[in-house]
Amino acid sequence: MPKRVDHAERRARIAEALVRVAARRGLHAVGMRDVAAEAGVSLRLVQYYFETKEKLLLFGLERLAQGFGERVAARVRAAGDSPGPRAVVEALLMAALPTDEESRTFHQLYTSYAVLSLNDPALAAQPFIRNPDAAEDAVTELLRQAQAADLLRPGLDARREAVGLLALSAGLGTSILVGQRTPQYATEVLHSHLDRIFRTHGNGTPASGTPDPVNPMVPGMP
Amino acid sequence: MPKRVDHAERRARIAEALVRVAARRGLHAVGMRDVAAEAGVSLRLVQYYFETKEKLLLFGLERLAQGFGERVAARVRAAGDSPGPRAVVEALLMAALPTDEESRTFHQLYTSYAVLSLNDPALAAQPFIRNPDAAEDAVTELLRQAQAADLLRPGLDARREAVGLLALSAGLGTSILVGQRTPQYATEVLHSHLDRIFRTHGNGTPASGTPDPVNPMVPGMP
DNA sequence: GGTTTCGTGATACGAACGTATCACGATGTT
DNA sequence: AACATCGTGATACGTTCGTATCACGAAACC
Repeated sequence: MPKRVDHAERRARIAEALVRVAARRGLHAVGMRDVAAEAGVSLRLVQYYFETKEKLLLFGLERLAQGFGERVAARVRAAGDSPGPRAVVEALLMAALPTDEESRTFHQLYTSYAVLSLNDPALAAQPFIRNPDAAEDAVTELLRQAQAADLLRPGLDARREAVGLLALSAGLGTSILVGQRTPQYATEVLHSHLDRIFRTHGNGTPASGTPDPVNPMVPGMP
Repeated sequence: MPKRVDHAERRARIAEALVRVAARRGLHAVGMRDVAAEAGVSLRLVQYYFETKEKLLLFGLERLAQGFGERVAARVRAAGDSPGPRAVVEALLMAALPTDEESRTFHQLYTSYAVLSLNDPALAAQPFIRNPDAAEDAVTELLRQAQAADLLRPGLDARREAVGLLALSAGLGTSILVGQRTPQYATEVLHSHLDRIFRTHGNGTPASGTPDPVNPMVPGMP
């Protein structure tokens, strides 16, 4: 029965189970046994492929971040063959909003990890830091390109605008997550902010004041 | 020894201990025994005044939110006798940034509670929802007043701008918390956004491009 | 073909947690 | 003065958790 087995694939399978159960019951509530059951393997196996719980969690975080990066890249790619800077920035920021179940899970778990990292040196040392900085640099660079092409309102500080955009996107993402905002309304807010940064070519966002019905996607929230 | 004792005062004392130990080790890591030790009482007493851990946590959350509300109110009051809408909005948003140890603790724990509430119906039912909505309404109303006094750039949707401001502030707060941003830089970003909403009377925020050295306030973060 | 290594299950262990129980002294009431 | 109630300590209970141990069958290697 015990053939030679692909370790990387096993680890991936188990990490996926971790993410699923964490999304369902909260990261704080997942135990080794839960992950094992979700993955359909024995507790021993989880111990075997990840010696300790901490290593499992770190691997899960890596996977999560990697999946997110891929999703962002796909969205940017879908923005067209040679999209303008605004289209790319927009795709990037929109990909950061928890609009579907997958990105919802990402947001929830990423926030959980971030909170844990505040009191856990091992997590704080993780590339939690690098990724946001990379996003900031990318958006800054895009805004600089837009500036060079005279696509921006004059007098803007590219880096400051990039930081603002990312913070806005993160804040909107959180508010969607907790059911305070609908993805649609958050998108409107984001677009209207972009309209204030980029020169308008007459195609401003429709000013329709869509009301903000409570998010129907979040289960327990009125 | 056992005189008649003020229950409310005891509960407050214990809740403060909860907040302290939660800030130090993370909300997920606090146990009844930790709270008891921090408060300098026996485990039994914590059980006595709060029958269950859940009730203790809920009470701690209430206290936290209340303290935050008071701090915001104090900041707004400190904005002057009859401040303009912008000053009030600014005080409100600035109070929401984790600039000192106390507001840092608030942000950290509030975020922890928010994450927990995603998978815990008892927490989700808590006034987590009311408070942000109240803030949104307040800022919206202030912006409307500003509009009426012709203090805003024309063509803005007050509610949409309010939502954007609050999301921006929340996002900046989180980035300060994780050590990605300094309070100073976050403040700059916030001001520069306000400058784009309010009519400028010539006293725009100084355009000094202060660099963004890594946050020295966060211990474990480079 | 014998031996070593790998993959896997069953089970045990010690710690920590939330909660419950028992006892008892002090206080307030009548 | 007798009694009921309140505040408090010590300690126990049952669960759950992460981790460790033991055993064993199948493959890989020489």
